[in-house]
This record gives sequence, structure tokens and C-alpha cells, in this order.
Amino acid sequence: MAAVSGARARSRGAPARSTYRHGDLRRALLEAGIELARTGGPEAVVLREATRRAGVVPNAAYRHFAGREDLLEAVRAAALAALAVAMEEELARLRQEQQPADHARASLRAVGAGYLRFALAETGLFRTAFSTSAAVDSDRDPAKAGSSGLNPFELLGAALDRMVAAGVLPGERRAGAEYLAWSAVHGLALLLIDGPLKGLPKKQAGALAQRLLDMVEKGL
Amino acid sequence: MAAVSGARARSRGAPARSTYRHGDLRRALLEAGIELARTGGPEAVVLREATRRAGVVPNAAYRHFAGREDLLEAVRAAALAALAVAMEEELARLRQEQQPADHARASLRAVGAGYLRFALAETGLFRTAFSTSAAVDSDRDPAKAGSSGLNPFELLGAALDRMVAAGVLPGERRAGAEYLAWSAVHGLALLLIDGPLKGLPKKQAGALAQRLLDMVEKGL
DNA sequence: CCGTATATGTGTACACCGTCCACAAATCGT
DNA sequence: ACGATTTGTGGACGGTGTACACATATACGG
Repeated sequence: MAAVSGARARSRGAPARSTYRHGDLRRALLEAGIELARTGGPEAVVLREATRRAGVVPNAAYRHFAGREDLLEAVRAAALAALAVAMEEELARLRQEQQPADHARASLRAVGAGYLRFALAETGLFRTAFSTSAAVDSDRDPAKAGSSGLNPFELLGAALDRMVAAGVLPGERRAGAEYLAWSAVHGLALLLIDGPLKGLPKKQAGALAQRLLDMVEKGL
Repeated sequence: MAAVSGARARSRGAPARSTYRHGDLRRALLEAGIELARTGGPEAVVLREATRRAGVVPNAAYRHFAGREDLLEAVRAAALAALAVAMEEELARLRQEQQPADHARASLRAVGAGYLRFALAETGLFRTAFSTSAAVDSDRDPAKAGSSGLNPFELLGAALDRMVAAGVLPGERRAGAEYLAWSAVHGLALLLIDGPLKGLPKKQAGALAQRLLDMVEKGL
């Protein structure tokens, strides 16, 4: 009999559940997974540890997720949503009073800046968001979206649309432009977080980011 | 006693070594690791499997590598070297007879094209090369270089130098330019191999790559 | 040429992981 | 009220990385 086990099996978290049922295990597992991803990236989200933190036996997870990969997929969606929120915050900071053309250009920069800020501030989640990835474009799952209902890819697309509308980007260059912009920003993010630019002082990283956004704006 | 075990323990490879000593175990493990990385990426290079393929007991690996991570690091170096070779091949294909300015621009495109070609053709090795990565720039380890003795980062730098010398790139924009170009190309590579652009037909991928290189050339 | 030091491979063992199966307990629907 | 269904438990299996003690082949000094 595991009479006392319920009181002992938890290293941390999970306030000594008294009921046999957990109540909201799926959410608890997901949140534990997010926390693991936040501090250790995708490889740190390990099923047994998540159940431990939820105060539950490993197999209980299988009632809510098909397996580790399925849990990780849910964590990925949450990470994507958090990224979208970071981008929205940057967009919200924009002043409205400027010319449409300037505003459109500023939107694109804000999207890129939010992306990079998130990558540097929440490295574990960022790496998780793109760890294997099913298609992020053409995926209308609201679990991957921010408060505007748009996922990161769609936020970028909207900024580019604004640039076309404002006449800053020729319409014939619009198609596929998100992939060019995304490539540049995503690549820089990776170089900064665990590539050769890892640990670059924040000031220099910011300057490099501005130059990169210049390049995108000019070269698009 | 494990008298017969030597004849049975191998699933494949390793031609039934008769000598107690292996002879060149370090190389055998490294090559097994490279093969694993080639077909399955970094997470597929598992120590026990490498020893199995070398026809040796798991612990034998510890005489040559500090542990799994150390083996993986060696595989990473080999992957980087293979990438450098792919870039060199693309450079060698360049015709010499053109104007210095055109040649310099073509060099940069060749470097980018080689990078992307390798990423698509040897996805597992490419992902391994950048799986965690110690600094690739300022790392003169010849194990990471191609036949010219330059590692991928240095090959890119050389192309940019040629552009400055040919007057195609203003000198004041030279500093840090490798990071901008690298970001764009690296980002596109990732989008193509396991991002939202995964499985894009080769023709379209090539077209997108050309547009990206245009952007870099124009925006640098 | 022999005997010992050193390098290299073996055996056994441990803790951890993901996952499968059978079972127990709580809740739900009728 | 009571059976069906959901949810959590217990125990097991095969896989992993790695530590420790041991065996064996080669290298080297006399």
C-alpha cells in the first residue's frame, strides 16, 4: 500500500492534494511543462518531471496527453502565443500620429523587435516554439495566437500588408515577403541566443538588430 | 564468461573483430556518430548505438570521449567541416573571367547558395552543426574547416572582403556584415528544413533563395 | 627477454527516462 | 441506486548515460 506516498512523492509544488481526482491535471501538466521549457528549452520538458510537479504518478499524464511529444506540442503552442504577445506589445507601443508610410515601416520594425526581444528574454520558450514545429503559417489554432487572435506569422503579414497599403512596398514584392523578413530576423535571433553571437552585450545586440532591420527594409 | 558475445553483440557493421584491441576505436565511434547525425540529426547520435556499430561495449567509448556530449561535439566539428566543403565547391564553380565587382558579388551568392544546398541535402548534419554550438567564428579548429582551411564563417568573411576590395560594398558597412548575411541565410535554411517552409518544392525554394540573396546584396 | 606499468576494452550496476498493462477509485448518466 | 465511464495508481519493461571494479593486450625499462 502506498498510504503515505501521496504526502511524500512530491519534491516541490503541488499542495498535497487530498482528493483522489486532481481537478485540473491537464492544465497543471501544461504549466509545469511551460516552466520546464522556460528554464531549460525543449529537451527539458520531461514527462515524469511534469507529473512530479503536479503531484501525480507518471502514467496519469497519459489520460491527458498521448505522450511526451504531445505534451511538448502543447507547450510549443503556448510558447508561440507568448511570442505573439511580445510582438503585440511592441506594436502597441507605436505612436499613431505619424504618416501612414512611417507607421507602416515602424510596424515592420516593431514586429521584428518584439521577436528579437522575446528570443533574448525568454530563450527557453523561444527555442521550444521552434523546436520542430508543424507549420506555423496556415495554422489558425488560437492556442498559438496572441490577444489580437493573430499568430506571429500573421502579425508579420499584417505589417507587410500595411506597407503595401501605404505605398512603401511595391505590391509585386509582397508575395512571400514574410519569408524573407522572417528568415533574417529568425536567423539573427538564433545567432544571438546560441550561435556565435551568444552573450553579445545587449547594447551591441540592439545595434545589430537595427542594422538587420535596415537591411530588410531596404532590400525587401 | 562472455566467450561468444563478441560474435553476437553487433546488430550491424563492425566486421567481427578478432583482436582484443579495436585498433582505431575513436575514429570508428566518430564515424558511427556522423552517420547517426546524418540520418537523424543531433538527437540521434546516441552513445550506446555508436559503440554497438563499432562492435564494442558501451563503456569503451569513455576511453576516447568524455561522454555523449563530447562525442556529439566531435560530430559537430565534422559537420561544420562538411558544410565548409559544400561552400568551397560552390565557390570553385565560379567563372573567373568576369569583372572583379561581378566576381565579388558572385562569391557572396556562392557562399550563401552552398550553405543552403548543404542544409537541404544534408539536413541531419546541418542541424547537428548548429545544435548548440560553441562559437563558430573565432574558432580556428581545423577540424571545423574545409579543404581551404577556412571554416564556414571565414569563407563568408573572405567573400565580403572581396566585395569591399572590388568597391561593391562600402568599407564602413563591412564590420559585422557577416552576421547580417549569415542571419538571413541561416534563417531561411531553418525555415526550409523544419520550419513552415518544409517540403517546399526545390524549384520554389531555389527562387526564394535567390530573392533572399538579392535582399542581402541590396540591403547590406 | 622478461616483467611490470599503462592503455584499452569488459562486466556489472545504478538512476533516470518513456511507455504499456492491469487494477482501483471517484464521478456521471440513467 | 447502480452500472458505465473517466481518471489516477502500481508495477513492469526496455532504453539511455555513466560510474566502478576488473581483465587483457601492448609498451617500455632492466
